[in-house]
Amino acid sequence: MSREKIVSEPTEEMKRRERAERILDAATDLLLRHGYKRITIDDVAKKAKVGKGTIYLHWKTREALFGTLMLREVLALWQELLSRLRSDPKEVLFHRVMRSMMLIGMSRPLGRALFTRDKELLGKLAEKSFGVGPTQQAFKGEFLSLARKLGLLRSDMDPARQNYALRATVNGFLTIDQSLTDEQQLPLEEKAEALAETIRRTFEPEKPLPPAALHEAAAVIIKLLEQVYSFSEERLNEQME
Amino acid sequence: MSREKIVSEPTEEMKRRERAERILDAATDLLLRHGYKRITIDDVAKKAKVGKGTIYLHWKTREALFGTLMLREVLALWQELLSRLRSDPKEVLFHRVMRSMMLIGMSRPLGRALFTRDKELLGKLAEKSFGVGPTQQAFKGEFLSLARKLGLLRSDMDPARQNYALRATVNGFLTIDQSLTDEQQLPLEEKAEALAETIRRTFEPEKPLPPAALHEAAAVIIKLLEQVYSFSEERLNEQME
DNA sequence: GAATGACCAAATTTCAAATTTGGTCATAAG
DNA sequence: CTTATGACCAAATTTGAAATTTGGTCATTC
Repeated sequence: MSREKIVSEPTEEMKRRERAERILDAATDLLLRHGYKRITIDDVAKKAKVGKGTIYLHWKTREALFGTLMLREVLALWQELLSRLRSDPKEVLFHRVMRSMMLIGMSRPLGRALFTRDKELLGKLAEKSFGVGPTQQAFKGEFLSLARKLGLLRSDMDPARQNYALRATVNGFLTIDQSLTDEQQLPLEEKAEALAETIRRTFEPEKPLPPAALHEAAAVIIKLLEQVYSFSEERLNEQME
Repeated sequence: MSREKIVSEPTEEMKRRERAERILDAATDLLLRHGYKRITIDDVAKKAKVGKGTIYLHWKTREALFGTLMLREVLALWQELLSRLRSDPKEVLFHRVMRSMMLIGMSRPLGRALFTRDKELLGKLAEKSFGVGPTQQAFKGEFLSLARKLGLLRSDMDPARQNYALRATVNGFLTIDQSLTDEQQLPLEEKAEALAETIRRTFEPEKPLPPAALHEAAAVIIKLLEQVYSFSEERLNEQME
């Protein structure tokens, strides 16, 4: 077998993966257009130009297909966040991370649906969690305690309360839009800045982090996020066989 | 007509008002038990021990009855808040007001339904606003700018952003519960403290208000709230004829 | 004159028939 | 042989017409 052949001809495995992506793309498009409830497997098959049975060669159930689709979106969010973190260590400051997360998620249709728990679009998918599953909870706890040790979060606040207040605050900024009139709306960038300001004032230490500590924190957090990313990526690959 | 008689025998007007209250009590009880959708006017009439037609001597429609019921609850919240403000000028500090509001509202079944926008219980009532109507918006704007002048809110923040962030934050603390597992929940007092801390750090001036300014602020705010209260009370009285 | 409940049009619920859909597998394609 | 397909089926969902319930009225009663 010549080298040219290997390069020019995709392997079976690659073709299979490509087809799975095509099916996911079709499903995503239909999801954003019509909402979870209205989509049928036949619609997806037709749009992806495969037979209906082919979809079941990749996923056991309809739910599994949409689960993979959501996980893929979550992975894309993590990746974009990581990219921003790598480009500038200052981005590891807690208020910057939250600002980035809001900007990234809310500027992607599927991300926005996830963040706002859009029941119209996601149906019962809105309830489920598409992070790294049971690991997610443990990870969040670990992440907060780590952030305190690194000086990214203030340590003079009860951890349980800090965790609660943090979730409540972020939840508030992500879901407030629906109860605002049009003239009360702000551009996304403004909203993200408002969230960042709230997070910084409430949850970060009063004194700015010294540059050395900042770089250290960035390195540690990036490493941690990379682990989470790899772990999630493996799960995605499993789900797409 | 002797003075005794006037004291001992309720006037027609008083009896009428009492009956309206009885109907509202019955409706409230049924609302909390079964939710808006399931309640019929017949249920309310039966529970209040009046004929169905009698209810329509007080309200034009079913919706008007429930509107009055909600307005009555809102008034009770304002009254309790005012009582706390009068008892201690320190309660006028912004984080204290928000803390009181959360404690008051969330410890009353109907208040909690309102605050959490409980669609199960309130049905389409959840969408509507039961403040003082069109005045409400104007009042909120006036209130924020007044709070800044009085030193209750920091002035080094864009008003539109401050308003947005404030609404988002409060919204977050009022609606987060449903997306928390049982072990992530905190006692109500803890939640209110967490909200207070977030509000204080983000929205209040760094330096504590001098006592003189505090007393001045309390006086002004109490006066304003009393006006809002009277205005709402008049509307309530109109609605109950 | 005030209160009521029988009454009615309109809205909601029921429920069985008709249709659609998720998932399978015998068959076709390669 | 392996891989892909769409006809097929049980189960779920939708439809729609009949039956029931409900918001609101008003002639009658007290």
